[in-house]
Amino acid sequence: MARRAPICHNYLAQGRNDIGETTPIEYAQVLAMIMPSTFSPGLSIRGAQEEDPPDPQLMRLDNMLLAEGVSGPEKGGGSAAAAAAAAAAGGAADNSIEHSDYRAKLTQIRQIYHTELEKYEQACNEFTTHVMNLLREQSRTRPISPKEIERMVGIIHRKFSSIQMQLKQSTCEAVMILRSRFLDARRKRRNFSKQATEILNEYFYSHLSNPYPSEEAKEELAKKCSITVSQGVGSTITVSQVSNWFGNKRIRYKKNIGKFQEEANLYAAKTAVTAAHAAAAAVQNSQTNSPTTPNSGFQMKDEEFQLDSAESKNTLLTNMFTGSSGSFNLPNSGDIGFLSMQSLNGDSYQGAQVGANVQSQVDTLRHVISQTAGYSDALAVNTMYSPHGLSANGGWQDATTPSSVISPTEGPGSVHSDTSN
DNA sequence: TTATATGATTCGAC
DNA sequence: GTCGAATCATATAA
Repeated sequence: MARRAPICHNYLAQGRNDIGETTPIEYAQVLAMIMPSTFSPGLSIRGAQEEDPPDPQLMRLDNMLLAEGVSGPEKGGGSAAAAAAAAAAGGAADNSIEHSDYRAKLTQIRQIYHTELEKYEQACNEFTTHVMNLLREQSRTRPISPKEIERMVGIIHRKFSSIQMQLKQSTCEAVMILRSRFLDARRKRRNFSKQATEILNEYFYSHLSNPYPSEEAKEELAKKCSITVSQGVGSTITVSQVSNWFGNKRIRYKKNIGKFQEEANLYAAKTAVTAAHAAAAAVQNSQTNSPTTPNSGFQMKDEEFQLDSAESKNTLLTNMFTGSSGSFNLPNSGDIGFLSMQSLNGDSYQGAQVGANVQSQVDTLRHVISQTAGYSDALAVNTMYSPHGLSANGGWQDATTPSSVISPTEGPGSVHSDTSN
């Protein structure tokens, strides 16, 4: 930077009556030192920063305030930062009420910060002017060097910048507190509604052999859940929440299969009832509409139900007739699929773990299924797929699953599982 | 108040 | 990027 022209060592003394008149450049230089932020930078005057390297702490605070949208340009900074902060905190379009509240509070902080900052700057300018006036008064009685002026101005600046630092510090703290209160997801954890949990559980247990929903499936589930939830609580479930839910579910299920046995049975029974209704409808439909239609496909369809793969049927039947949770290899269960087939072909069932209600539902389903012509074909195919699920090392294996497996609860246009895992 | 359930986050592996 | 695993923090049941 070009060095400024040397200042007459007692220019105040020379320009006693009017500083601006006699030495305008020098006065401008002093003003620039006093108010670097407000004075025109076009003069290339040495500023306070050149003398004092920027304080790293101050820089951190400035950066943070800028990132949080407290300082910096006015144009939507606050709300943009709020949105960014919300996204960073893992939130999304849900709990928008809380986010708008957050934005409002952040705007308040921003306003207070700028008001205080202006006050400080004004006070700093006023005080500096006051000191300058005092120096001018003194210059009548003794020569005052520019160095002395600089020193005085420096002292004033340091004082005020430390106050400013405190202001920035407390503003940052306020933002942090606000952030943690409003945007920290852990703080505002809410249990999903019963309906949402049921939807997720239904999907999980009907895809027990491969409980890894694809992105589309997650979206679909999120949509389904949000529809249900919005009728009650008023919040939605996001795709990432669905992912979290499945992640937690998988790990907790695997950790304690026994604990989830009852739940698995419950949802298996639920699926069975749906299947029974669908099958009944299909049978009725085939009898009334097209009695000659072959049933080789073993399809039981309604609006949201379809059984069109051996694997799906295997899972369903295994669930029902053994009381097992899907197609997991449970301890001492042996070849569940084979046993269940044996049971099914005979008159007795081995679903001892399944409660009386489930048993009656099983009976219903058995009755309905027995009316379906393609049933024996389905059983024949069934033996081709050994039940798979949790492998010996604890992972979900994907041995013989056809890539196009559709779950029992799936229909055309419904949620498809991700078999890529 | 305590125990348990549950949604979210973090971290390392892939 | 997703995943499992561990963990945290809160909600809820006992």
